[in-house]
Amino acid sequence: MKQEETVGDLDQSVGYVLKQVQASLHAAMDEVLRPLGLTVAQYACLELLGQHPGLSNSELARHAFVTRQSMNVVLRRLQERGLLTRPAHADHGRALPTELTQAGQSTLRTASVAARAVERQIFAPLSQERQHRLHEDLAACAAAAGAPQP
Amino acid sequence: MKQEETVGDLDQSVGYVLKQVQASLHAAMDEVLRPLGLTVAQYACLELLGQHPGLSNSELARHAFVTRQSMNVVLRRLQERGLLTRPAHADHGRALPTELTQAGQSTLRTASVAARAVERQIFAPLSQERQHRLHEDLAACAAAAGAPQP
DNA sequence: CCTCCTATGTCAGGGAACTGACATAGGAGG
DNA sequence: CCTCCTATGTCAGTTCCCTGACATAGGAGG
Repeated sequence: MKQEETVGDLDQSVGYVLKQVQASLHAAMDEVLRPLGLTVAQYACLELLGQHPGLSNSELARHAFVTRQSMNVVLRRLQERGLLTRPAHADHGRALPTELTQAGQSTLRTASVAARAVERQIFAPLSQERQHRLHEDLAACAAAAGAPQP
Repeated sequence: MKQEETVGDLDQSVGYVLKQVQASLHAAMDEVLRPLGLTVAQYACLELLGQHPGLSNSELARHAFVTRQSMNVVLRRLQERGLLTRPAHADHGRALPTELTQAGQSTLRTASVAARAVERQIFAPLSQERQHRLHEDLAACAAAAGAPQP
């Protein structure tokens, strides 16, 4: 079973190594979040709410790159656990502004520490300067892919 | 509904923008592959077999970042469609070496052209030099994440 | 005022991935 | 030779996410 079999042509694809790093990151995040009783999607939801309180279900879904139906079940589970609150009905429109409870903020703090440690470790092979460049390059691609219509 | 709300702190996370680009790439790939009757996972399987004929189910699963159970159903569907062949039982060991049929190679060529066009477009905002740097940096992270045990 | 049009929340169903478990083939070590 | 140990293929069950559909709230335009 050769492991060092002169890395195939697929490793020459930027998209392939991108997927590879993303898979590693997701697996490592899942490993540290599972003991806390959180999935990666649930953590993403908490982190978004911690930094942008009052986001609605649909807005959270867009920022987490899932459908609003999927985010809906995430929100309901977190609400059952008392980590966040949603008004029963909106005052203006249909959007229900969501906010973290005290327990939610506490859980978020613990999870955020673990998650950021994982991220730091994944990108450790790169110097601070290279990490910054990587961030810039990825952000440029994301911005272009997000609005190619105009 | 402010869209330009001074981009939150999460956009400062490398892992977040990484996920963002990966989601965009996956969505764009799915869009061009679906008319060909292929999912992204099925295309990845064909591409791997095109570049490394004779890979087994487990080896394909590792290179595609899924479990062997998931890859198993992918292989079975592709085999039903006559795009690849697997011996009924292995001569040596239990690994079943898989290979593409003529139809499989033909389908792969069409899909590969579309997929590489998508990838080229996603990373178009970056110069050739920056794309090369991006590839190097991601590969370094992937290599470090793949073997952190020693 | 009335009519589209979009956005949002929600329900129902299906697909794709994962975890857990089992049996088997080959090699390593005593 | 016999005993672990690992790797592989496969079956069963569960969980997560997606697509499709519906009802509703607010705004745009005639």
